[in-house]
Amino acid sequence: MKPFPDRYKPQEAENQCNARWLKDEAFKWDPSLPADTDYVIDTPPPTVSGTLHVGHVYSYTQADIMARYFRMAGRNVLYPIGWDDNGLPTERLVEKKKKVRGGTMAREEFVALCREVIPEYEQQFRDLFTRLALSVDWSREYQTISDESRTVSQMSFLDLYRKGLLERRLEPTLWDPADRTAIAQAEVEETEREGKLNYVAFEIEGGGEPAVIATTRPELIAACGALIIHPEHKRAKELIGKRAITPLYGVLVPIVADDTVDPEKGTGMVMCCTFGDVTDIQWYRTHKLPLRIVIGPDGKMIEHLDIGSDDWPSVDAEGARATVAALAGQKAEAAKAAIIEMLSEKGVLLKQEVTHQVIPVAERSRAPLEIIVTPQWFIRTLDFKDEILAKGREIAWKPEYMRQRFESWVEGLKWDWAISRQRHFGVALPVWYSRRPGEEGKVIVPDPADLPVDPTVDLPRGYTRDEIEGERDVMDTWATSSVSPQLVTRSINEELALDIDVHKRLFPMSVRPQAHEIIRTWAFYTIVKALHHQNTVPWNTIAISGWCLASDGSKMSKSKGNVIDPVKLLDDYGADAVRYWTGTSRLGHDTALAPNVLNQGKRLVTKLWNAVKLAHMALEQAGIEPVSPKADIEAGLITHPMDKWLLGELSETVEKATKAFESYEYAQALRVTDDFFWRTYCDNYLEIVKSRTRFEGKPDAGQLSALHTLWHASVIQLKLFAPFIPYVTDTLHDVLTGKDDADTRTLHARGHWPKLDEQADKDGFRAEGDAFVSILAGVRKVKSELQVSMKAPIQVLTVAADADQDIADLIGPVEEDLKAVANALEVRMGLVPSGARTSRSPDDRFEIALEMAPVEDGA
RNA sequence: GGGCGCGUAGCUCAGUUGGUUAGAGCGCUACGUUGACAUCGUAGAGGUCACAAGUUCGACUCUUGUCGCGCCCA
Repeated sequence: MKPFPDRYKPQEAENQCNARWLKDEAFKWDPSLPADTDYVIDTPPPTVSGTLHVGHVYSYTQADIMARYFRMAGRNVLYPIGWDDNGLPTERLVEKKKKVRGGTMAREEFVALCREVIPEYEQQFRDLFTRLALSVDWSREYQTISDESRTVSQMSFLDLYRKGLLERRLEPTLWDPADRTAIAQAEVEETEREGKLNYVAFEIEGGGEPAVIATTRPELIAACGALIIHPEHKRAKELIGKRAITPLYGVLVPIVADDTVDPEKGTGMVMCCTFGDVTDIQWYRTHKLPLRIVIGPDGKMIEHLDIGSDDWPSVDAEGARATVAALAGQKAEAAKAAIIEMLSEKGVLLKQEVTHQVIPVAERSRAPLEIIVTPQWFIRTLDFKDEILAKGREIAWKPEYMRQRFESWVEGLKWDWAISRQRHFGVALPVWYSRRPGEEGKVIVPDPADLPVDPTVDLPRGYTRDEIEGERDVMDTWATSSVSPQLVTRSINEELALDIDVHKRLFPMSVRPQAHEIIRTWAFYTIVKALHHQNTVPWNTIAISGWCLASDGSKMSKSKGNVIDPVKLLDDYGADAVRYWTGTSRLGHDTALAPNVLNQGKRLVTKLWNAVKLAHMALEQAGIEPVSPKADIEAGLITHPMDKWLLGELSETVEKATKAFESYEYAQALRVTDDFFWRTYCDNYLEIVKSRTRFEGKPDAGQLSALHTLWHASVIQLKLFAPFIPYVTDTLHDVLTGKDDADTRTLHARGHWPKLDEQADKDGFRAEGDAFVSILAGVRKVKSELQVSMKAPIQVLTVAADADQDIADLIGPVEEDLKAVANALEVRMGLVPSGARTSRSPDDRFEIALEMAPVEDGA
């Protein structure tokens, strides 16, 4: 046992503990242990985008609480960490930091800037996570852009390509005109706004009443390939088969029937453009309509359209040319305004209606999306919805209802997963296109042994530089982070592996902790990859954490100015208190940042410090060698009823906490532990035991029993609290178990969780203990009513109860303790004397009567 | 429009399979302690458990509907 330090200094403790944990290699996965003890966590590699937010603290700490529990419970925990340091979010950070535009720079130059900027931000994450006490295995730290990660990511590409699950297709694609890249459905966000529904008249070839369509995107009239009408529309019979003439362009377009048109909306007749939305693509395909591209990759109206040519005939080529010229180079919004004016002048804009519009925008740039036709690489998902859903059902979701989010996302999929990006900084798509005569355009992939490759620099085997063109697009960062488990095992499957034995052992993993806003991205993509690579789930369990909200329950956002800096939070409350707060909220539940809960955490740290200090004061007086509650009871060292009662209650707490942890209900584990500590241990047991902690020389049997109990109660409670408040618990554990200057093994080491079969009998002295605590509460109540000190001496304490209770049996053996803690000279059982001040015990089983000792005149 | 979650004390949240007078912490009031306690304890005030109907001997808990908040999907 070490001397008890004067005060708890959180900052100092945090540094000391972190040093000890590193030195002990306490959090290293041990490959020499049997595989069935493995507990492997698939950690989210945080995106290096510059911001550290409380959400990181919240979500990662919840994962760590579970990691620490499972490790202490004896599992061989592998808890890796990495940084997702490429892709659009990282590019944005670099652009902002360096005040450049990646799109206008040479790739090499821009990538060099990225590599310069990133380390500083990764260090911020490292510092934050260290301070938070995340018990990760730092020896396995990775970056998603490292050579090894690129190798694994490209292996993943090769596997899918070979299986025909990944292919390059020229087709309509979701396009972000601001960042000028294809994006995936998961990166689409829908925003709502007021818009105008424009009623536009199209002349009918050969005359007759014009067809009126309603559209929110008149700037796409040039892209119109047909008018679509519901077969039951009142004008259907009359119009189907005829051709309409697009206003301003004079292009003849067929009028076709399709029952997917909503007859209730607008005029029940619409124009199909290439492309305004997903339905346009569907009509374009079903009715084999011409492809007419009018908006370029920059989101602007294309300057030269071939209207009037044989492929794109017009009855008014001159008018068409004038319209095209008038709109050329304008952004979609400006073009819309311009064309509305032109339609109006021509008298074909019949009316405008204010309408509520849902506009798809790019998640990152907030730019309204376009659908344009470009060659992109797609991973096939639409054909595999059922398989993906089935895999989702093989995984245990915590909480279960989060599975619903996953399922509705999968059911709503409309696009295959586009993984290619027209950007600079990402893992290269490992392909070349042949220029060899006879095989022009043929896709060439590298030999796995050559990975990682950069096709803009490297050559495929057997080809010269002139014979190939290297792919310049890069992969979306999700294409790489979706193999986060495989980045750790460094393998995809039997054929593509850097370490197949480790892969076989660790994959699928035990658990994926993550927040709910990335179910449709990270969880979904990881499940798709595991399905396609090995027809398996990536993990057996997925634990979804909620969001951290501002203290008023609203979402934290920069625009509201209610964002809390996590570092400041740690400075203000200390890491343990912050972790305590995160530990009080359940998985899946959003939680408001609550100062009173943070303060509660601070109070717990102080109280725990003092409670152990009290035990320490007693324990340092006599050397004892405790084994376990059960063993020491059996050995006759722990004999006192109240000690056995306390250890019995503790035993029950251990059982409840363990059970809660096993089902990922860590908040409940914290609650029962907290409750035991404050109520049972501090408020009652410590008061009761105090009289047996003061002795001179050798302790007697009762004192020896108290010492052993104090030891076990202290150490076991430190262990129960350890996953939540690792610093103060490890510091106190070191004081109790350490020897002078020698370092001790950390409390958080594998296997340190209290074992159920080493605990005391839960019901040993429950009745006696409960009665005692109840009577003591009654005594306090009477003294409180008398407005005297709890220490005020009592002449006679009388306990009365209903006839069917044998008070003597209950409190006889602990009468001395009762006298000591109540400061009573005498305890009687039976009838309450008249005139005494009385009160019922809280459980209403006893009547407590006090006759106070005469007050001594202190003067 | 479909789905999920939430709505319990002024605040942040518990409430196990339906079972007496619904709990904790913070905050508030009073008192007492301050030789483990930059504290702590005791007592008190404070709740139509969102609302309505139903099932039941009995509903915070189960069913249906309504309202409000948040989110997911379309």
